Amino acid sequence: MNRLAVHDERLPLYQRLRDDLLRRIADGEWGPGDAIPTEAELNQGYGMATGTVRKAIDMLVAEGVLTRSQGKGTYVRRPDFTSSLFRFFRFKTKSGEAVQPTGRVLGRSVRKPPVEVRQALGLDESEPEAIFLSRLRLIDDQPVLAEDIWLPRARFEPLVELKLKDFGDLLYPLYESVCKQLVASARERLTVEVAGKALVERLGIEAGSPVIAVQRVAFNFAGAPIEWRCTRGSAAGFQYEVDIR
Amino acid sequence: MNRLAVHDERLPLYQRLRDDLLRRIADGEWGPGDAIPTEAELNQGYGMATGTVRKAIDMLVAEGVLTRSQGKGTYVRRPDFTSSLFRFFRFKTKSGEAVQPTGRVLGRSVRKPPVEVRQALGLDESEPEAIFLSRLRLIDDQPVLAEDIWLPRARFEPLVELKLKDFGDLLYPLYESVCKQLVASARERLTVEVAGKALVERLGIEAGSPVIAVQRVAFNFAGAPIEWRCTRGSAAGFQYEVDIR
DNA sequence: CAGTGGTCTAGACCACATG
DNA sequence: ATGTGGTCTAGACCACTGT
Repeated sequence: MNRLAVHDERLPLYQRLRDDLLRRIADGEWGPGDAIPTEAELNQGYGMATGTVRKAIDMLVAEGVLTRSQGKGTYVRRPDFTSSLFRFFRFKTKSGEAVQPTGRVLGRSVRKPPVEVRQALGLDESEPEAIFLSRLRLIDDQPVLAEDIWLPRARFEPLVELKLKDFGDLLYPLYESVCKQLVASARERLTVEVAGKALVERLGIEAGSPVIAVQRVAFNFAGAPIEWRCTRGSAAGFQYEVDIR
Repeated sequence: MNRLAVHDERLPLYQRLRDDLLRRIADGEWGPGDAIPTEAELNQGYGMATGTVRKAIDMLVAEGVLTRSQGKGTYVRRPDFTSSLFRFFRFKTKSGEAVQPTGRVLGRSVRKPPVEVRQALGLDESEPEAIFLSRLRLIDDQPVLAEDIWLPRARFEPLVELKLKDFGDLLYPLYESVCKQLVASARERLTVEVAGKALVERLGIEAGSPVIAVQRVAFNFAGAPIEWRCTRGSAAGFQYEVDIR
C-alpha cells in the first residue's frame, strides 16, 4: 500500500497523486524510458478508483512528463527538443535535405557569470563561479549558429577537466552520462538583434543583418534550473508558426 | 432525446459527441457568450454517462471553444486574441504604461489578390476579386504597425461601401456586427524582414533595420478561412517566450 | 434554496501488444 | 493467453453560484 507524501489536504486526490508521481520521478525512482506501475497497481497501491488514477496520469501526459502506449504501459518520457525554437531555422545541406547541425565546443572557462545568468540559474554567494562554454553548430562544416552556455559548477564539475574534443555533437546526453544531470523541460525567449562584430567573425554573416537570438534556461524534473544558453543565427529563412484561439 | 449526426461509428463516443457539439456551435445554435445545455441535460438528451459527456466537453475546453464556470454553466468562448504574437511587441505610451494600439483604415480597394492569399482563403475561379484594406496601428498617434488585409468579397460585401472612418479601432467586432462573420481561431506565422522603402514611409523607421512580419489566417467555427492579414512592425523590443518539454 | 460544474467510486468491457 | 491502456457506465457526494 503506497501512501501520498505530505500534501495539502484541500487539493483534489488526482492532483495529489500527480504531485506524488512527479516527486517519485524527480527522486529518480523511474528514469526516462522506464515504465511506471500499471494503472491496476496504482489503483490498488494508492487505494483509488481507476478514473482518479487516470486523471492524474492524464495531467502528466499533458505536461509532457509521461507517454502512454496502449497494450504496453506508461513511460517516463525522454524529452527531445524538436519543439525548440531552433527547429524553425530551416536548415538544409548543400544538396537541399533538411538536417540537424553538428556541434563543436571551441572554448571553456570557469569564471563568475553575469548577473542575468546568476539569477536565471539561482546561484548565490556560496557559488560564485560557473562553467562557460563557447560552441558552434555547423552544417557541411559551415558555422550556422553560435552558442554561449553557462553551467552551475556544483552539478557539472566533471566537465571542467574533459577534453574539448570529447564533448561530442550533443550536450544533453553528455550531461546525463558524465554528470547525472537530466534535462526535463526548458523555457526559451526569442529576440531579434543586429549582427555585431563578434557574430560576423563567428558565423561569417554580414554586419548589420538581422539575427535571431534564442535564450534558453533548461530545468530538471524537480524544476531546478541547470543550464543557461543563448544561441544566435541569421534571421534569413527563420519562420515560426503558432495556432491561437 | 438528441441524436448524433452522421459520424464514423469507429470513433469513440466522446469524440463523436465533441464533433456534434462543435457542429451545433458552427451552425450558430449557440453563439459566443451563450450557455450550452447542462451536463445533466446532455447526459439524458444523448443517453450517455456523465463521464463521457465530461470528456467531450473537456476536449472543447482544451481547444479553447468552451469555458466552464463552476456553479454557473458551460459557455461558448468569445475568442480574444491576447495570445496573438502581437502581444510580444511590448508597446508602451510615452508615459511608460502598457497599451493596445488603436487602428485606422487608410485605404480600401476591390481587386484580385495574389496567389498566396487566394490559396490561404480558398478562393476559386468563381470568386476572382477580394476586398483589400490598408491599415495602421498607432500609439499616441504614432504609427507602430502596418497591416495589409484581404477579405473574401462574398462574406464581407457590406464593407465595400462602408465609410473608412466608420471602421473603428477593432475589426473583429465590426466583422461580427456588420457581416455576421465570427472569428473562432487563427494561425500566425512569424518571419524577420529588413525594412524597405514602403515600410520606412508608413512607420517612420530606419531603412535596413529588422522588422517582424506576422502573417495571420483567421478561421470561423466551421474551420473556414475568412481573413488574411500581414502585420509588420519594428523588431526592436520584440520578445517571444515559450515553454518546451 | 435549487441548480450548476467538480470530484470520485467500482466496476465492465474493448483494443492493442507481446509471448 | 495474458496483461496493458482505452472507453464507458451509473451513479454519489462536494463546492460554488445566484435567487
